[in-house]
Amino acid sequence: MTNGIYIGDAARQSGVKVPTIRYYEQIGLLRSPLRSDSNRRFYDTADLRRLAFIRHARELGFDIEAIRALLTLQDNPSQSCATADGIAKARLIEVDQRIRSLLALKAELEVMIEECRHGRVADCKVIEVLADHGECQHHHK
Amino acid sequence: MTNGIYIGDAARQSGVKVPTIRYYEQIGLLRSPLRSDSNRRFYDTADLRRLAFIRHARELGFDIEAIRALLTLQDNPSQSCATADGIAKARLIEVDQRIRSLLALKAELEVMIEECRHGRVADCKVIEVLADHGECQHHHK
DNA sequence: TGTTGCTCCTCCAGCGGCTAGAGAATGTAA
DNA sequence: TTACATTCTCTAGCCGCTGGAGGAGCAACA
Repeated sequence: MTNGIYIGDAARQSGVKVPTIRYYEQIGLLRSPLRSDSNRRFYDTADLRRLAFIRHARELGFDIEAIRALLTLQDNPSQSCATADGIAKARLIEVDQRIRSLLALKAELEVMIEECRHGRVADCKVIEVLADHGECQHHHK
Repeated sequence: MTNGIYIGDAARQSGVKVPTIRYYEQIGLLRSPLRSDSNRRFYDTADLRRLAFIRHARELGFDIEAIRALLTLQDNPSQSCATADGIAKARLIEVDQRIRSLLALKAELEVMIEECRHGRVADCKVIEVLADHGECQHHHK
């Protein structure tokens, strides 16, 4: 068909699962596509690009509302770019934060594993480390 | 009271919110505590340690089932430590993975922000980067 | 011309891990 | 006493999907 592809192919080509595509349509992130005579959705290349955009942004950790904002900007390209910039900067701060705490966690897990010498649980540091830490440090986010 | 503290204090001391404590009890992660005459929950220091354990493990990204497994080990200390060790090792792999992809993401965000010179959206790299990437690379997890 | 097997449709329920609210009963302080 | 805080139970909602039921349609082959 030259009018487009079915949802299954759109899913395969975009890397977004079929129910997720329908979900995005439902919440208004994706326009309602054309339908075949038998009511099947048809997607074109513009839809595929939009899906790829969404998927990538989700992978980068943008939440749906941020993506909605970015897509709105994309649909109205004469606006200022400051909003998009702001969204990206907010994400950068979050990401930095998460990297830092994951690195701390990694160090902690390595200690746990290193000290656990396959003895009995009574001697196992994995559990000890987890139990102790909560009492000595309180670095709530 | 020498029999323990109320849920509010338990929440303040453990860093776990009141409804979350009740939720943990509901899903069987925490035993049902003693109650006062007027039906209020009383927590003792053992409960506080367990809560701190759970909070810390959650911060480290362990899911509830992993924590349940760790707590079961803790309650039966004569078992082998291999299970706890396995759980920690699995987490370490995950964490490493996430650090790597967050670092990649950070780099990408920095490029996006760097190249966005507060012009119009038409020239804005924030959106372009997001749109393009999905088409060239497909490093699905 | 079946009939097998795949995709698609809609609708609705459920997941994890909380979080928030209603409405009622206690507890504590001035 | 009056006010306010805290607790209780119960229920519903949050996000971002994910899966299943039950049915329609379509393509290919015998």
